[in-house]
Amino acid sequence: MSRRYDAAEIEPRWVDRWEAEGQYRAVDDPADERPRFYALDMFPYPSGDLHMGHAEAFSGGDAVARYQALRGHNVMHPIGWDAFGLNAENAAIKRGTPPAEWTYANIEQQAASFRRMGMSFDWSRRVRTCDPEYYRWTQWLFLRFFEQGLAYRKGAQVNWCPKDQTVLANEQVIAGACERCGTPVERRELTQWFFKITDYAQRLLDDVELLTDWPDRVVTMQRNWIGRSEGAEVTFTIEETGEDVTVFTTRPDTLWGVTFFVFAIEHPDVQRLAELGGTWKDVEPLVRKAQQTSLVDREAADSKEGVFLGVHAVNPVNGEKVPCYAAPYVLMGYGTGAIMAVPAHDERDFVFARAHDLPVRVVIQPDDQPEVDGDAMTEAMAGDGLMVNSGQFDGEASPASIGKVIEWLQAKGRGRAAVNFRLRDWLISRQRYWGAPIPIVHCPEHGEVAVPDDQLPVLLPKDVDFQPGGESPLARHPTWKHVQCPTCGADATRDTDTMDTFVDSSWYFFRYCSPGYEGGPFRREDVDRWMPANQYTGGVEHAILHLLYCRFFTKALYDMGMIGFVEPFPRLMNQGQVIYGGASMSKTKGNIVEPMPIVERWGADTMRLIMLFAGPFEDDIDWKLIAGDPDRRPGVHQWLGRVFTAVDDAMAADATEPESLMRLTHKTIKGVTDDMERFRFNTAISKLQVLTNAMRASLDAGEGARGAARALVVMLAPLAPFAAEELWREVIGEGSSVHVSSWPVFDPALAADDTVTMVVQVNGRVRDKIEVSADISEADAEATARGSERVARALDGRDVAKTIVRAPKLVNLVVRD
RNA sequence: GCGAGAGUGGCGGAAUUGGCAGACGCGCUGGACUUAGGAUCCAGUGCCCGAAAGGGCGUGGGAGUUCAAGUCUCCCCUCUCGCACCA
Repeated sequence: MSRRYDAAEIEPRWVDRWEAEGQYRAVDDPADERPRFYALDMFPYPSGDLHMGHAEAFSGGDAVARYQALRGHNVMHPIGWDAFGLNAENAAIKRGTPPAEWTYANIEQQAASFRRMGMSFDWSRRVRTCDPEYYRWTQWLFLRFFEQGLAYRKGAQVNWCPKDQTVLANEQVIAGACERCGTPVERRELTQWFFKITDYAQRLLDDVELLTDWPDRVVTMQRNWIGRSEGAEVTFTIEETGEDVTVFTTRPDTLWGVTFFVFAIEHPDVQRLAELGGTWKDVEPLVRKAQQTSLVDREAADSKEGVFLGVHAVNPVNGEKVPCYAAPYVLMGYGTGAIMAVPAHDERDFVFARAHDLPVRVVIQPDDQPEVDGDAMTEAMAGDGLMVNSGQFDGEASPASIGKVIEWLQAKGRGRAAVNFRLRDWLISRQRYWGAPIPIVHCPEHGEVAVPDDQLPVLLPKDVDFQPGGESPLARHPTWKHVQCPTCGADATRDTDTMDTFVDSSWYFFRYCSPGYEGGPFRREDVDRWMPANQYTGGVEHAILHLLYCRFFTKALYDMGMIGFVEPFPRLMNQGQVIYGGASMSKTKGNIVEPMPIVERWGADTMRLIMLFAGPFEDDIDWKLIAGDPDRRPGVHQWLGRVFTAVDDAMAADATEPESLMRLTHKTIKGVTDDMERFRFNTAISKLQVLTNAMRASLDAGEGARGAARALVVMLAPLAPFAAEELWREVIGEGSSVHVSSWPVFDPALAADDTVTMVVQVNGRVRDKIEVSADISEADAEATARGSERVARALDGRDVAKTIVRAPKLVNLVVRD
C-alpha cells in the first residue's frame, strides 16, 4: 500500500522532464502581468566541482526563487560563472593545459551538478565571464569609464617577486615571500590602471541608507572600509626651506601640543629633506628596508622605529619649531603621508615620543582627572576635556572647540576643514593572462588610445606561454601586442595588462537581464524592468570588495544614463559557511565533504534539507556536528519517507478530515509563509514535520488528511522540489507541475487557536495548565484558575494578595508571605 | 586595541510583544515486528530527590527591575567574525 521513497529513481526523471517543459524560463513578455521577482545568487567560480558552500547557498537561493514563483511572481533565477582569474591560470601552469580548457571543463561539471540538484535556473540567460561575447562588454564598459575619467593610469607600489618577475596580489605573499618560489618579495613602483572609486566615496557611504535589508555587519564593514573621517588640513612650514607641508588631522584642537612632525618613509620629500638635514646616511637604510619589505609585512612595522631628518617644521598656531622624523608608523597611503605628532593625546605618537625622548605637552585637561604632567604620563589621553596651554583657546571645551579652531586657522590661511576617506582607488591591472585584456593601445604619438568599440573584443591569444618568469604572458607574446594606433596608424603596442576579475563580476547581473544582446552590455529597458534585484544571496566573504564594486558600477552607470537606479541589491542575504570541526574545510586538512556524493547516495532533496534544516541560513554549519555517521540514513531522508507514506495514505483514505487537522494545516501555512519570507528554512521544515506527524496520527485513527496532504506537498516544493513534484503529479494526480501551482492560502479564523492552554501560576510558578476557550473572559479565566485543585493545594489556604490575569494565556495568583 | 555578533539538554537548534524553557530533528535507552534493511513502528529521554504522586534546580557568571526574565538594565567571563598604526 505505502509507496517507498526512492530518490535515485525519482529525481533524474524529473530533471529531464522539467528541462523539456521549460518551466523555469523567466517570462519577458510585457503583457505578463505578474509582478517580477529577480532572485539573484552570487555566481560561482569554477575551481572544480561544486562544494558544500555552493550546496548551502544555492539550496537557499533556489528555495527563495521557487517560493516566489509559487507566490505568483514572474521569477528570473539566472546562473553563470565568474570564470576568469588566477586559479585557472595556476591550475594551467601546474597541469600544462590552457586555462580555458580547465575552466570550461569545470563549468560543465558544475552545470551538470546543478542540473542533478534540480536548481530552477533559467539556463537561457547563462553567462561565462571568459567568453569573448561577455568580456567584449567588460572591455566596452572599461572604455566608458575611461571616457569619463573614471579609469586612469598612475604609478603604484606593488608586490614584486624578483625571481618570477611578476606582480603578486597581497594574498600571494606568504610571510613576506612569494607563495610559488619562496623568494622574498620586494616592493616596486609600477604604472597601473585604476578605477576612480574614491569619487564615489561619499555616495557609497550615504546610499547605505537605501540598503534596507542588508545584514548590519555587512553595512558596518562597508562603512569602515570607506572610512570617512572629518577633521582639518593644516599647513606647516619647513623652517630650513620655507616650503609648506600639509597634514590631515581629526584633532586640530590639539595643535598646541605638537612636539614633533613625522613623514612616511615613502614620502617623496624624505630623501631631499634628509640630504639637506645631513642625515641621509641614517635615513637611507630605513628607506631601503621599507622597499624590500612586502606591502603585507609593511603593515606590521615597528611603531618605535624612525629617524630624525635634521630639519624642522614650524607650527602655524604658535610659530614653534619641532623636529621632523621619517617613520614607518606613518602611512603614505592615508591623509597626506605626513602628520603633526601630539604625544600627549595620541597613543601612537606617545609611544614614539617615549622611544625617542621627545617632549610630551598636555593641551587637553580631562574634566575628571587631576592635572597631569607630560613627563609623568604613562599613556596618551584621547578623551574630552578643557583646552590648556593653547593661547587664546584656553578654557574651551574639547572636542566642541574643533570648529572654532578650524575657523581661526582658515582666517589665518593656514588650514581648512577637510574630510578624509580610507577608501583608495581600485587597482584593476593584473600582469596576468587569464582575464579581460585592457582595450587600450599605447601610441608614441597619442599616448593612451582607446580601442574603437567596433574592434572589440580584444581577444586573448591562444598560443601563449603562461609559465611563470619574465614578463606577463601577454607582454611576452611575439606578435599579439604589436598593432597600429587607431588614431594615426603608426606602430603602437597594446596594453598587456588584464583586468581584475572583480571587474567581470561587477556587472554580470545586468547581463542576465539582456541575454545574448549584441548592441551593448544590456538594454536599459530590460535592466530597469528587472532591477534592482529583489534578493541577492551569497557568501559573506564578499561583504566588502565585490559588493562595493557592484555598487560603484551601478552608480557610475546611472551617472552615464545607462540605468535608472543607484543601488543594485537593496536586499542581501548571507548564508553561513560550511565548516568541519570548527575549521574551514581544506585539502591539506583532509576534511573536505562534497555535496555530490550525498546527492548520489541520498538524493538532492535530502542534501538540500540537510543544509536548510541544520540551523538558521545565515549561521555556519559545522558538518562534524550535524552529520554523524555518513553511512547512516539522514533524519530528513526518513522524514521524506514518512511524507510519502502519509500523502499516499491520505489520498487512499476516504474518511473526512478532522477539524483539528484542518486547523493545524492553516496554522502551518501561516507559520511557514512567515518563515519563508524571513529565510527561516529550519523552522519552516520543523513546522512541516509537525504537520506530517499530525497527518499520520489522523490517518492511524481512521480519519482523513487530504487537505493537509495537498498543502504539505506545495509547501515542500521550494525545499525538496523532486519529492514534492513526484507526490503532486504521481500520487495526488495533478496534471501540471507543483512548481507552477500556487502557494496555499490560510483562513485566519482557522489558523487561530479556538482553545488555548492556560497556565496557572502561584507566585510565578506554574502549578497547573488548563485547556480553555480562546475567547474566555478575564473573570472566567480567574474563576477557572481558582477552581483548580492543584492550585488550591499550592495555595495551601493562604490568601491571594494580587491576581494577574492575561486571558486566555495566563493567570498568576500572588501570595504575599 | 577598535567595531559587530553570540553563549540554551549528549548534539544541531526552537521560544515576534517579558508570560508553559528545550518545538522539530539527531543521538541514546527500552520494547514490538521482520522480507535482517539505508529497515520500520511504539514508548521514554534537561538535571537532582522520589516506587509514584509530587517537589527542588535550570538558558556563561554576578547583581538589579518585575506578579513574572533566555528575553529588559548594569557589571564580569568566554567564544566567533571583521578591521587593525586610518593621524
